Amino acid sequence: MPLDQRKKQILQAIVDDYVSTAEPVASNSLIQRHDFRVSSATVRNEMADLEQMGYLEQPHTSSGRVPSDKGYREYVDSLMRVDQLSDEEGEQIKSRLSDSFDELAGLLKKASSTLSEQTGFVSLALTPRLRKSYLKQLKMMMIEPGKVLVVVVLSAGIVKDRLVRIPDYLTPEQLSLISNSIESGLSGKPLEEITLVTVASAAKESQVPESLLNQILYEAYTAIKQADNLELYMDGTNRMLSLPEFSNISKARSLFDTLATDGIVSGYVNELSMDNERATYMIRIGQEISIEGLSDCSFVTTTYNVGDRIAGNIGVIGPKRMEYSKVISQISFVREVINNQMNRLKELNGGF
Amino acid sequence: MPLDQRKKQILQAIVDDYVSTAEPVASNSLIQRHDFRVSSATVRNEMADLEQMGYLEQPHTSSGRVPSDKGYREYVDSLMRVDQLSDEEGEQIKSRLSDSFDELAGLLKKASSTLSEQTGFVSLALTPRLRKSYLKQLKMMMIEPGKVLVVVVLSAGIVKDRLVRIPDYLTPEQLSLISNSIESGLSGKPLEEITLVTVASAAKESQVPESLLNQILYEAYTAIKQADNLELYMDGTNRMLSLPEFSNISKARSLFDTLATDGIVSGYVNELSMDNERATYMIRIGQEISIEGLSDCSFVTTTYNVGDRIAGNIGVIGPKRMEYSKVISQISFVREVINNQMNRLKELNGGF
DNA sequence: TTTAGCAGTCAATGAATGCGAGTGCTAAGA
DNA sequence: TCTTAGCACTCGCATTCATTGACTGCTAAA
Repeated sequence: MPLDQRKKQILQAIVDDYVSTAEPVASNSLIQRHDFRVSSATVRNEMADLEQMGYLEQPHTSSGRVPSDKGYREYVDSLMRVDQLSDEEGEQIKSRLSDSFDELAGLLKKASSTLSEQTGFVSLALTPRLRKSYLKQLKMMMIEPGKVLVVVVLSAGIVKDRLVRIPDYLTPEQLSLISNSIESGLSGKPLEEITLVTVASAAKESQVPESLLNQILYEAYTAIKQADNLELYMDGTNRMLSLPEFSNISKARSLFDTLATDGIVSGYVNELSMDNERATYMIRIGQEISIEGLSDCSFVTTTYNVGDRIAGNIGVIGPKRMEYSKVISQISFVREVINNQMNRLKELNGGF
Repeated sequence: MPLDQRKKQILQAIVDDYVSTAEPVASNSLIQRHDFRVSSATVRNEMADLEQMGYLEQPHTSSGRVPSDKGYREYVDSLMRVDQLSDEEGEQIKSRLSDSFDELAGLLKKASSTLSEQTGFVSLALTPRLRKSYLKQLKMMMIEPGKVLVVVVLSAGIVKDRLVRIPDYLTPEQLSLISNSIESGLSGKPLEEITLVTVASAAKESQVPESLLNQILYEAYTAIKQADNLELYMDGTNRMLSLPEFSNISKARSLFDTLATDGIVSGYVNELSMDNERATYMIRIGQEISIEGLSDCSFVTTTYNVGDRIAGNIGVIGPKRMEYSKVISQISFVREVINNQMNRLKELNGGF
């Protein structure tokens, strides 16, 4: 049974009120704040219906109602009004992100901290998935015998490096032979197609004796693969301690443990984004997030783009009780700024 | 007035008991747990004295006593028994730190996480102060026109790099001229003696026109200086949420905010260590740490060494109510392991 | 100097109470 | 059939109060 107009109105009003007060919403306060043309008794009846249908919950008899996950879902899907960011807020974000960043990492860190500051919640920024981007350069620079800096340059203008040890009888000449042949054999190949085998066959061209080669192949391969690691910048976790939702220490502890565990959040957001390639923003509410410790939270994430195939994510983790429309508009704004900066970086790098 | 023998015994017993129970210690429970040959009344008299002398505090009349900062200080300075780490615990630490680390950062991260796991408190590891170590190499590697990777190698075997932008009309040849002359002009110089001026005068030798030079000097200088940045690895902050001391959410928030603020903890520990060069370990208790948000905590830190002049710190931040002797022995043990690993790294790098 | 004994203090606990903010239900009115 | 006034009912919450018990400090005797 679909919700009729009035039920929708009431649900919307309840979510709005609950978001701003954090208190269960009563029928009386509802008709006072919003001018429904009906009495509180009517609203009560509707609320009872909504509860029965699963959109609302009642912490205890004789208390007001609170939206359920399903209620929030209905709200974000079809009830909420889209918020426009005020010029002032827009300017604030823009100016905080107006430095010209030379590096992706710097830009994303700043984007994340800005987002957290603006929303008051936990923010996150994920480096792009680079599987589709290709290897542009591979340099190996001998720091001293046995110690080599492997520098990987990707098409997206991303530079990563890694200090490794190799047998110390390898000469700089041999090293540069090897790295040159790997580079020329693999440059232009998407990262996802590069394997230990392809690296090995490219390296063979160098004519360096195989016994020496083997010692260094794996390091080269690892350095390339490592360039594809997702990195997560998270900010503002402490803010969650101020929310009534987490005034209970053990809830806070479990939230913090979850957020601090490597890979949980980044993995979730990454998957979410891969499963919803077409969506501009993704919202996941409470139990929809099947991660222990985050069941009282909501995710609002979006995708930024570098060129047309490479994409990363930014987003916010907050209490279910958040101003979704505002958060969405804040995130969208930050995304725009990032996209612009990315384009600038792209020009700078002469295309991806 | 110095403490007589019995007062010392009683103070020691009170600290021991309070550390293990987190409850104010009563005269009665004291004589039950320890076999003083006197009655509780006598102990009460002594406790009243100790309170008057500032070693104890009473949360309210008719409650037991709690050690004051001064009490803890007396305890750690002259009362506590030195604890020996059990073989098992020692082995555990050793095995967790037995991987051969190629990099300082990896070693320190692992040391920090081990320390936090063993103690149950917040751990920290600070990279070495490198002001006394000297520049060994400076390489500039052109990734593409306008984009350069500056690699700094220090005598301690530490490699840091930094991606910078330069004017894109600079040729690779000019670049290598510049970096070569900076390197040969400055290598062997302690970091603390390198300034923008010395970099500039070294670079002049390259014969590259000054208008080009200026564009890149600053980047080179910054890269060198940045190699000296203290980095802090902190672990286990969430554990603090389980302590009764921080069951109050706003105390937890203020602690977390302090710990998360860049530079506060690292700056404090660094200064502490510089001011106490001869000390093997340093303990700071409660108000002795003049940092807001840490006044309910204690620091226990020690210094590890790389060669004889270069040193960094590891340590623990926990509640004042901690088993100091145990924590000290845990930290000392970790320090030993680090020192050994450092020596291994030193061999590997052919001396510092 | 020590200690038994006792009076005094205070936090913590739990029962009793009233309050008030809510609801659900009913019956009358539109 | 929908709406609504009215009322009984529920329940959390704050307040009060008395009780308990874990302490102490003090006193006076050993």
